[in-house]
Order: sequence, then structure tokens, then C-alpha cells
Amino acid sequence: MEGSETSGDTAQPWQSYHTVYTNAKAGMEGVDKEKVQRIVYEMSKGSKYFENEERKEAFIRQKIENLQAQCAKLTEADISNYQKVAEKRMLELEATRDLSRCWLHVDMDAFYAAVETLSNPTLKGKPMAVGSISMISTANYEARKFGVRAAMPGFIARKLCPELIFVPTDFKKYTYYSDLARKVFQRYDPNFTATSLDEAYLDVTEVCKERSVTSKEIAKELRACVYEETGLTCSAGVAPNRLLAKVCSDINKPNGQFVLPNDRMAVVTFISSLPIRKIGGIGKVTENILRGVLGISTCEQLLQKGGYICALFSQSTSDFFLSVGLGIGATSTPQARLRKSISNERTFSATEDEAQLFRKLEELSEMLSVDMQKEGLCGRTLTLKLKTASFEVRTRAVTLQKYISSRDDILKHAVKLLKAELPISLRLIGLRVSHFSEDKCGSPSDPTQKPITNFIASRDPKKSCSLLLPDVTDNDPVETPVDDASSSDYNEVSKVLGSDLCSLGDQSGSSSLDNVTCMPNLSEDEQLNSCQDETLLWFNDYRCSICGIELPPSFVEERQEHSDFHLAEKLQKEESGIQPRTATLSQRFGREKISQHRVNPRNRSCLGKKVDTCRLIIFLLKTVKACKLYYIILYIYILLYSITLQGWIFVSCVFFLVMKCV
DNA sequence: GGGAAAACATTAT
DNA sequence: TTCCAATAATGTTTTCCC
Repeated sequence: MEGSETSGDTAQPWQSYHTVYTNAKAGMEGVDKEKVQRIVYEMSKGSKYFENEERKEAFIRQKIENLQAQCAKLTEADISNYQKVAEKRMLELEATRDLSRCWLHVDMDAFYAAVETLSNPTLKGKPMAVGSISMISTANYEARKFGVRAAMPGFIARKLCPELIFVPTDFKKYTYYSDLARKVFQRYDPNFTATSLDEAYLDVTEVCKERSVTSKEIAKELRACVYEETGLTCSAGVAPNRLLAKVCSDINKPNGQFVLPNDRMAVVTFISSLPIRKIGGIGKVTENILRGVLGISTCEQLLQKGGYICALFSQSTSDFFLSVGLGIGATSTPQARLRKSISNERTFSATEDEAQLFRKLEELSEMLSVDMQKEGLCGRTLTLKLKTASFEVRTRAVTLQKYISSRDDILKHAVKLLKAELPISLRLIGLRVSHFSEDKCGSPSDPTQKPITNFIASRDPKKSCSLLLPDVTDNDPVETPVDDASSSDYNEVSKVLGSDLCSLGDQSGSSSLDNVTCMPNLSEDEQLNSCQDETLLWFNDYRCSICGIELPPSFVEERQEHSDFHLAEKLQKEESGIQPRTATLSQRFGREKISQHRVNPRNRSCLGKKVDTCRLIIFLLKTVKACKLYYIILYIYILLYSITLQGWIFVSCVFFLVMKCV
């Protein structure tokens, strides 16, 4: 960022292009920043990523302008009033200052890179980065001299340093060395807090007292022990609170330490000239906003502009800014925090192929379910994260009445969320589950399930209606028990996913709609009632649950056609429905709350048309599959005639049904 | 109007 | 020639629903 804000010069456009990795990091002091910035700009310019970054920057500029306007509206009286509020708050915060503790923040130096060098000493002295051509996790100090650093895409790093060696990440290795280091930390503070594999906070107050040594000596000894046990170097910062200790550990990196005495004057002097960006929690955006709106770049200025800060920001935000200005931070050992969410996401080459997208979703559901079951977690909020081909990030969430953790439950709800966004071209899909149950739920069975629903949810293909039925096991007063549309949705997806999705419920290899010979405990009428308007089942292995037609299992092709016929019929009902898609969504999702992406009303009709077209294509494809070739020829013939009519879809569907009946 | 949920943004490693 | 991650937490704003 340094000095670059002053230039609006179009001859040097790279000066206004900032990323997290154009900011200086330890070991990058001698780097030709201008050259790095120019190369990063040249490599990025014109890309979709770049365009999205520009959009985001424009958004931040707008935010700054809005805050400036808000500032301009403040009267003298307002300002004086807010100044009083700020002063009062500063006094209150000052009263909470605690200089009795000694906190030590320890940070392993270029951790992943150092571990890799340890296991492969030939890398020593060579510029090396851990990560891939798409993203770098850590760069060693040799690479940093070229401007290469963490969070930088590998292809840009290679341009900056053509001889850069890439090493893939190996978390097993890092976890092993991290555990070794943590054993050392434990000797100094049994309740230390690890914030990542390579960082930890230790309260060394007691150990200093017990051994009558200074915190400086403790830090030195700890670093020596870590080196002895792991062969890796680390840096340490010692200060009266965690916020300051973190800042201090960065000062003499690598393999160094910095101690800030437990003295108010020392703290205030230290913090006053510190750039706000050095503070954990103040990133690129906050820095830009504070500088753009209030001209703040050092912590001292946070206090000087306290009145404006209280006027513009929420209480929690202004409290944070004021305590930073005072050098006040947390001094108590944080409670062991319980995990609040679990997620996974994958980036891939952008695609709008729905089958591919659903396959990705299926893989993610599987992975997430495995992770959740490993940790015995069940959650009731599922969030789908999408990154479009143009790098726009969207999230769509649903909160259920029932806690879920199984792959099928996750997939079922994720599919609904994704379907509402189609058609879409994506480069990333992610799934997150939150709102965990307080009870561990390792057992796959749900004690709240009623016997019948339990039976239906069973994965045994011999007993189960399985995946093709909507999950009535939600046992949910909010969700509608069984919803025709949702079942049809799920069938559509089953078709799209093909055998992958169906394999769990269908190990016989027969058609997806043909795999069910179930509900032995119910009478046929009961079965018919419960399955009316639902997915097709073959009762007693020969009778269709929807129309009652009898077809023995050996009539494989005929049964497939029959299944497709009902499916097409269902689709036709959907297609000829007069409600717009936005209205049908609430029906589809029962009474679950689904927040829709806010669509610009101007684009809504356009989107609707696209969706309609897409659905028409699906319908046609299914029709083609369901018909013999001679039907198709006749179908196209009639279609060409009927296309001139307004209701041609309807006419086509009627024709199709007539042909099937014939 | 207020609380809950959803959507979005920011930050850190 | 083209290429920009994964995971988790938290805060703010917007939307929904009673």
C-alpha cells in the first residue's frame, strides 16, 4: 500500500491495483515493490478475477463516499456530542487495562516451507514455495526476496521468480512438527491457545514468577527448545496482552523476538506510531476505509478521531478501534471454543454443465458427511456457497427443523438450493453445516423417527424406497411431510446424477425408478395412498403405484418406458403450470425458508425466460429418451406446425401423451 | 417492531 | 496460452415472519 495511494496516474495503473500479497511481509524489506506490483498487475489485468477485484474496489469506494457524506452531515453539536461519548468510552476502556499478565505469541517461521526443507535439505538456500500453480500457502525467505509470498497465485510467483520450486502441501508432515512444537509450549503454559498449526498464545506470567525469570528469558528459552525439538526456528512477541503480543512477534522475524514491557507508558508509546494495518483484525478494506474517510493510518489517530469513529461505526466496532488506540487487548485465557461450523469447498474449471455441478455437489456432500460423522456433529443449517465464473460469491442457506449429518440429507437439501440457482456457470461449490446439536450424534439413526419413516430411510434396497423418495424422515412440523414437487425435483436430479446417486439405493443395477419393491408392512391400498402423486413404485414387483398397470419384472424396457412416461407426465404438469418460478419455489421447498437471491427486477423476466428455456430443454431430452425414433419424427413434424401457436408447449405435450397412449 | 435467519463481507492462517 | 485456495469465525445489513 505504501505511498501508492497518492497516484491516480494512468501511466502507472499498477500503482492502484492492490491485493493482499502486494502488502509487505516479513523478509520482503529489500523487495522492489514497484516492480512486483507492476508484474502482478500485468499478469492479472483483463482477467475475470481482475474484473471482480475492480468491482469490489468500486464497492469499497462507494462505501467510503457514503461514510464521507455521513460525516459531512454531522453538525458541530453532533461532533461535540460524539466526542464526549468517545472520551467516556475511552475512560471506561482505560479502567479495564490489565498490565499484570505476560503474554507470549509464538509464530513458526515460514512454517510449511521450513518443514519441507527439513525433510528435503536440497531445498535449502533455494527459492521455494509450498502450494500449487494456482495458490501458494507459504514461501521461504529466499523466495520472498523476489516478492513471492503466501496467498499469491503460483503462476504470478513463477513470473516473479522463474526458478521458484513448487512443493505440494503435506498436512500430515506439518501436523507432526506442529505437535512437537506444541509439546514445548505446554511446558510453559499448559492452557496455551493454538490458533493454527504454526501459531500459539501462551500466558507465561506464572512460569516467569515460579522460576523468577524475565519474560525475555522465557521467550529465548522457549525458542531454543522449539529449535532443539523440531529443528525449526520461530519468532516470539511478549506483551501485556494478546493483541500486542501478536504485533510484537512480527517485529524481529525470522528467528527473533521482541518484548514490550508491562508499563502503560511503554505500551502507549509503542502503539501510537504503529500503522493500523499491523493490528490483527484490520485488513485491507478496513485500512482503506479508515484512511479514506477519516485520514487514519496510525493507531494514535484512532483516538484523535474517536468522536467520528463513534459517530460512524457500531458500538462493538468503535470499541475495538478505541481499545486498539489505547493498546488494550484481551488478557484472560480464552475459553476453549467449540466449533461452530464445518465446511468444505472445491474450485474447478468453470462449468455450467448441470450434471457435472450435481456430481460435485454429491462429492462434497459425501466428504462433509464423513467429516461430520468423524466428529459426531449434526447441524440444522446448511449453506451452499457458489463462486460464479466471474468470481462473484453467493451463499444460499436453509435452516431445517431436524439436525442432519448424513450424506443423503445433506445432498437432498443442497440439491434444492443449487437447483434454485440454475442455470449458472460456476468455478467453486462449497457446503457448510452450522447450528450444531448440543448432543453428539454419531449414530446414523434418528431416535425421533417413526418406524415407517425409519423404514423408508433405510439404505437397504430390498426394504427401502430409498433416495428416490423425498425424505419424510425429517419428521418436521414445518416442512410439509411429502411434497410432490420436491420428489419430482429429486427424481430429476437422480436422473442427472445417474447411477452415482442411485447406487446407494439401487445395487441391482436396474432402472432408477424401477428399483423399489417395498412397503411390505402396508396394504396395497395404503401403499397406493401414500404414494399417490409420488414416485413410481412397483408393488409386489409388478404393479405400478401410480396407474395400477401390471408389468412383470422381466419387461425391463417396457417398465423403463413406463417410468419415463410418468416422469414426463409430471414434468408436463410442471411446465404447463401458470405460476412463475419464483412462486413455485416456496411450494417446492415446502414451508422451509429459502432465501432467494435478490434479482434485479429488470433481470427477473430475463432470468425467468432462461429458466423456462432450460426446463423446456430438459423436457425435450426426457421426451426423446422416452420415445422411439418414429415418435420423435412425428413429434418434430407436429412441433414445426405448432410452433406458430402461442400454446405450442401445451400442444406438443398433448401430442406426446396421445402418441404414448396409442 | 423485533427476533431469527439469510446474505454478504472481512479477516486470518 | 492460461492460471487467483480452503476453512472457520465474526460482524453488519437485509429480509422474512409473527
